[in-house]
Amino acid sequence: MLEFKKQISEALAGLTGMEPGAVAEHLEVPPEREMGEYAFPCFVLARHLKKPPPRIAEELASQIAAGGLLGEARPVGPYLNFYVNRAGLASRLLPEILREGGHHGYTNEGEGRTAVIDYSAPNIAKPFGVGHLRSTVIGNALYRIFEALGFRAVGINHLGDWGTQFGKLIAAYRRWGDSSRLKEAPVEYLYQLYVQFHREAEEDASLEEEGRFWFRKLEEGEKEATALWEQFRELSLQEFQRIYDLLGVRFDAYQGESFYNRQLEDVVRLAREKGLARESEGAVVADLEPYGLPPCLLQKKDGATLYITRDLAAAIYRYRTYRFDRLLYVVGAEQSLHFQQLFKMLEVLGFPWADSCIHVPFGLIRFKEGRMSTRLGRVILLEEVLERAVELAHEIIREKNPALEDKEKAARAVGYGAVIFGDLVNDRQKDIEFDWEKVLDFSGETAPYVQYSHARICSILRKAGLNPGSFPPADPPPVDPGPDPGGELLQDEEEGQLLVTLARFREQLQRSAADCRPSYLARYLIELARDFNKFYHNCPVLHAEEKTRGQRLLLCEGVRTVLQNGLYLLGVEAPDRM
RNA sequence: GCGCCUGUAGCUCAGCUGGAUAGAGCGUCUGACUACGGAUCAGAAGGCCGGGGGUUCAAAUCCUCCCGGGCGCACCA
Repeated sequence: MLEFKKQISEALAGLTGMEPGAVAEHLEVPPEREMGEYAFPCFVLARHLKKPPPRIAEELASQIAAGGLLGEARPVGPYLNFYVNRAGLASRLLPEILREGGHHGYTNEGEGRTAVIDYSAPNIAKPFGVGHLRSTVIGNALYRIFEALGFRAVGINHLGDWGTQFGKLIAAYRRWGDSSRLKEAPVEYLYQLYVQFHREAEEDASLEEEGRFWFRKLEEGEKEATALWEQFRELSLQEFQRIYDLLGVRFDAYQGESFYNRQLEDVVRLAREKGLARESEGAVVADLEPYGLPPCLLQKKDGATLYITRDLAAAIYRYRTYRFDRLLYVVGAEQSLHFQQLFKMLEVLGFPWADSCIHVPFGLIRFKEGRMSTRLGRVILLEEVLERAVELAHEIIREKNPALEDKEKAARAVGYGAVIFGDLVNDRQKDIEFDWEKVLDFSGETAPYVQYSHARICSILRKAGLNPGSFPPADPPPVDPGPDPGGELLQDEEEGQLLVTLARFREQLQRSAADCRPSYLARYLIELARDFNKFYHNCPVLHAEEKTRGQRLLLCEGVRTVLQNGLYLLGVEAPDRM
């Protein structure tokens, strides 16, 4: 499709004297499919040519010759609509998909540059709630998308494993701790202690002081405090790992906040040397007033350091280590101001790569009654959500496909898929109101819809004696495209539309990366699945006349491949049966 | 108070860099050939795109003000 766009641009550029790039920028997708694949609005030329746009469209249409992917150019009012040569597109695209298989849609535009992605970052000793799902799932999708576009992706889990709350936790554990309960259900137990601490601190103000005391000990490297902290961290990590394994999420590094402890002094010193930071009320503060930002506190008056100091150290460390081309922070929108300050600090400190740092914000998951709060015990555990989704999927499978062999496996793919996809399909900037009914709704624009389409294609291919998913690039195509492949595809509108949608995969992928919005890709997959279902209902495959049958099988395999690849990039599995 | 995000059909949301009669899903109603899995498909109903002003040949989209919702704004992360 990109090739088609290029051909249009060049043809029009030759006729109008515009730059091909400028033409391409004006090209748009018409609102109705009968209006072609691309349209050029002629208003842009009206003033220059001193002619009414409809006249221009007609004149241009008469001068454009079909050829290559360029089919018809038809003037409609002030627009010049372009129709792709579907036979040409099919003969080019389908063998290409077959050849590229699992890598179809991938490009090398990243040229090996590095994209560091900071995502998930759960807090040690706190339950992994649905709130952490967003960062995890968006980050994971971006990781895969950037990798697919030829970047070297580096995933970092910036664990929340440092800060005053660990002083509180140590204090609580020393008071009330029970090692056997800790071993049984570490995070749950630590979380209970944390909630208990806050409850009792309301009555007894000395607890807060005790918490600060133990955090100071921890920062000094005191033995008992450190040993407890290490234990908490290790046990929490094990639980998180289990969830990541379920979701198929990977990281290249687990460098939490504590990782930067020894680099903080340097950061504070650097800020002072640059004249950016100064002493104020006993604390070290950088004044960002000249940039319209609130002051940035680097060190508390008791000497303890702060979140932003660690983030500064982390950014500097990451640049030294990875020489990134871009550094993405997949972190909630509520921290936008924090990142504005962080990036401005980096800039003023003289790091030229400061503008390669990008905050990728997303909205909150909240209850109808208000936001989730770990401290108040208002959370929904991600594991519970996943379990219930899988259980529901299992039920549906038992009902609809009782003969299926490994139901558990398919149920996991569908259940996890529904949860992950449900998070990715809408614009990440928007808040999400948590609702069990919505999470457990598998109808409509959901992963199961896309997965079901995939499974049905697999079913068709199996019945044709073909083996879905096992067409490695080296293998010859299972169906010979013939001298005029796709010729028959012009017969039915549903085939043509499916083909055109199939061809748009790569540009949707690129758009997702450019905007860091996996939702574009998710929406595209819904559209492709929808087009497939229309095709499926109107165009018999197995019972078609021989030549048509071959071409339709080829089209099916193409759609199947793109559905699978697209789902993979979102972190969702594509089962063969469900 | 200031800043960022957000407001589209009863509900949940799309709408690509401004462009042709604003599109889906859910829900509601009506249909689908003893053909490839009906977790599907076709059709109907449903909209001053929060409101006013402005820019433009053209605004859901850009600017501005107002209203509603969310989130932030120095010793939490």
